[in-house]
Amino acid sequence: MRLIDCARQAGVTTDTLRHYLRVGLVEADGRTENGYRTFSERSVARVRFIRGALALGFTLRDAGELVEMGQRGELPCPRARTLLDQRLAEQGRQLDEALRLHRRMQQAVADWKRRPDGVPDGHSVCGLIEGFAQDPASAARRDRGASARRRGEE
Amino acid sequence: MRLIDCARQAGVTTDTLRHYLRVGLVEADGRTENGYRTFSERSVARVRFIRGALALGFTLRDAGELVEMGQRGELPCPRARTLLDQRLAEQGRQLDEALRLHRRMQQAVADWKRRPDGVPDGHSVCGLIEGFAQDPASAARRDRGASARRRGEE
DNA sequence: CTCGACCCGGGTGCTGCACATGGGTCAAGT
DNA sequence: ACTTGACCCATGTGCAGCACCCGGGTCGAG
Repeated sequence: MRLIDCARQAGVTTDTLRHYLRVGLVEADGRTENGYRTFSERSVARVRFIRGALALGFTLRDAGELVEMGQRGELPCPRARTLLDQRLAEQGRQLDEALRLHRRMQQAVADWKRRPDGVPDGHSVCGLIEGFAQDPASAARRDRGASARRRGEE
Repeated sequence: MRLIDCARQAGVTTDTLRHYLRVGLVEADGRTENGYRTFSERSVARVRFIRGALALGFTLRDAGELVEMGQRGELPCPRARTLLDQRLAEQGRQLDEALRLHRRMQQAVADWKRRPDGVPDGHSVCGLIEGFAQDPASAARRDRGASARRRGEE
């Protein structure tokens, strides 16, 4: 089996498989006379394992660690459990931050609809961005203003 | 004002400010005799603008583009509006993917609680990861099982 | 005999910094 | 006067996970 066959069977690009070879996550079985790498089903399974691990939020480094444990005859599953807990916690934090960013961006879009373009006065770069301050106080002011407008005041 | 003063007033680390200098997003006013850069309030405002832009989901490249527009005398605000729309759409896609990943990870954690560690049989690396297949069919099977368990069956 | 699809290794780019290296500068304390 | 410690400078490297490019060799089919 050539590199491209292994990649196709595992559902990755040749670049990806080559990348895994480069960082030592996958090894070819050997080489043909002309120096081409040969792969077996084991390599395909290895790549599939890596992809499965990535899809569960593990890093390539994690996948490598688990693979190495297996090669040393140790049982990787307990380690996988604790790693998954860690990665889930980290990912939760990132997700939270992404969610907050999303809300800020939506708020800005809504806010900017009611705002004119700033005038280039030399002091500011873009009045819209600079006007959308990030401190809690001004966010609260913006919120009060928005709810007042929602109630039909202003 | 020295580099560190500018950084502190803008609320960033010296490394961050130096990074902005490196990529040309910020320029110092000049140098003292000993070669130290000097900064003014304008630099502080520039850094604050960049931070504000990042906090709204713009990239450093975006911030640079808007700054350049301002320097050329153009009005950056319209461009900022369209850019924000783009970034919001992209971020929405990423957020969605992060959400799906989060659910997969939670599902795996729950799933693994009912599963024993795999036995190292030489064919698989980590039975838990490999057993948690990513194809829709097996995900559906897992879902049916889970909802059956939630209904008190099994 | 040529064409196109594939192989090889190695380098670069992306994002937004953080950290390290190695050497100069300066004010305050002893 | 001297040391100490906190800062300055420029430059390079690392991170995650590839994607893309380069220059050259290899192979099967037409």
